[in-house]
Amino acid sequence: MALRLLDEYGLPDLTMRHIATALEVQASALYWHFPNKQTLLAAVSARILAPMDDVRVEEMTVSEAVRQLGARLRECLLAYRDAAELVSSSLALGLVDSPIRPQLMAVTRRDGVPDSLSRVAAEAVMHFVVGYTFHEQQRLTADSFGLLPEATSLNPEDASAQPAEDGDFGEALTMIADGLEVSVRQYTSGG
Amino acid sequence: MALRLLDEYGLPDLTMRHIATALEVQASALYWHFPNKQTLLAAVSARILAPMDDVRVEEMTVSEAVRQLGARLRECLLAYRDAAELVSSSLALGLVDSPIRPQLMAVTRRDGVPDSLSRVAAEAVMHFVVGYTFHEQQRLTADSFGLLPEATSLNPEDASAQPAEDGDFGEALTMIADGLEVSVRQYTSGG
DNA sequence: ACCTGAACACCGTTCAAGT
DNA sequence: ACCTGAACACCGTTCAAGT
Repeated sequence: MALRLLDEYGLPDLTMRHIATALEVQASALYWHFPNKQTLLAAVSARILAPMDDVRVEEMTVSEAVRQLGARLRECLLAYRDAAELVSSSLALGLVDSPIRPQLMAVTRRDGVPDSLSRVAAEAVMHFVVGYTFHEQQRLTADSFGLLPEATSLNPEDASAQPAEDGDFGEALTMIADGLEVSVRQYTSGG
Repeated sequence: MALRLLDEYGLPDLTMRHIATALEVQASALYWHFPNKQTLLAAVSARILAPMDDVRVEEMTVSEAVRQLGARLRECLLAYRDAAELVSSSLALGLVDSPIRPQLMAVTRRDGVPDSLSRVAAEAVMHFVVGYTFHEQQRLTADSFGLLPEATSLNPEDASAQPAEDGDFGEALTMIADGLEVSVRQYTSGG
């Protein structure tokens, strides 16, 4: 229900009272199921990130895995209104697991990269994708409300085109992916 | 004043009413100076990021510039409580300028990298640093309140050691910096 | 086990009115 | 030009009490 309300009305209107009303219940009833609002939001974040588990990375190179996981993460976040902001805060609060770490680490570990390095690489990619998409999504919803000058629009030609066009994102992700591949090889071979 | 209150009481308690009270004024008085709270917070963010202008990047390589700008950005964010979260949201809302773009672009432009690529690289670095520091700072303040299990602590040995130890951060930043250097060269020479 | 009802201690913002 | 006072329409959370 919270996920539905998030997508329909946005994060600022995702209040305990609205969720409760939509469930035809008092707001206080929610506190039997969740200790507080942040925990409830973390559960919503986990739902948003669920499709991450479908990515199969076994046969991929590090660079490929970074691109696939990064692109899928962005898709998950763009699938619901304000999802990037919500997930960003759940991640920062440590109430939700890293959405790409286990899969990326499976690949790097297979290639003999030390775990500490892999963890750091996974964090770098995650922070970039979430931050980028947060910013992107903010512009998208601001656009749809006509709140920004045209110059900052994302799709100047056709504002209602496919929403998940990757333009700069794909380029940046590829840069990072290739960069990590190179760095990881340096660290593992060179020491 | 808002910056002082932020550092002392944290972002959740940085309310219009508290700011006004500290200024010995009514909350409504603030609305003569700022159209809303987000704009006021953006002004605070700009103050937090002011030291970014002191970084001199003219003679640096791309990799050096990324490391210097990234490290300085993290220092700015760690200088005040909850600053990373505050700046993250101001950036996402587009109410504050990118803290590293102009300087990093000066370097890449000098090296003949196309602007579109440079912009994307600057965004990648910015999102990584802000996201990483946001997460880090959250753990720091959670630590100081004893709210997390010990396993997630940052400084297991000495919780009140130097607060700005870069451990993983420096490693990750170097990886990204080297990676970008390589990628940027590929793009410019290879096409 | 699960929920209600009412309260507590707050919010951001607006706006007529003052000086 | 700058601020007050009062109000509007909300918040998250707690807790005794109900079934």
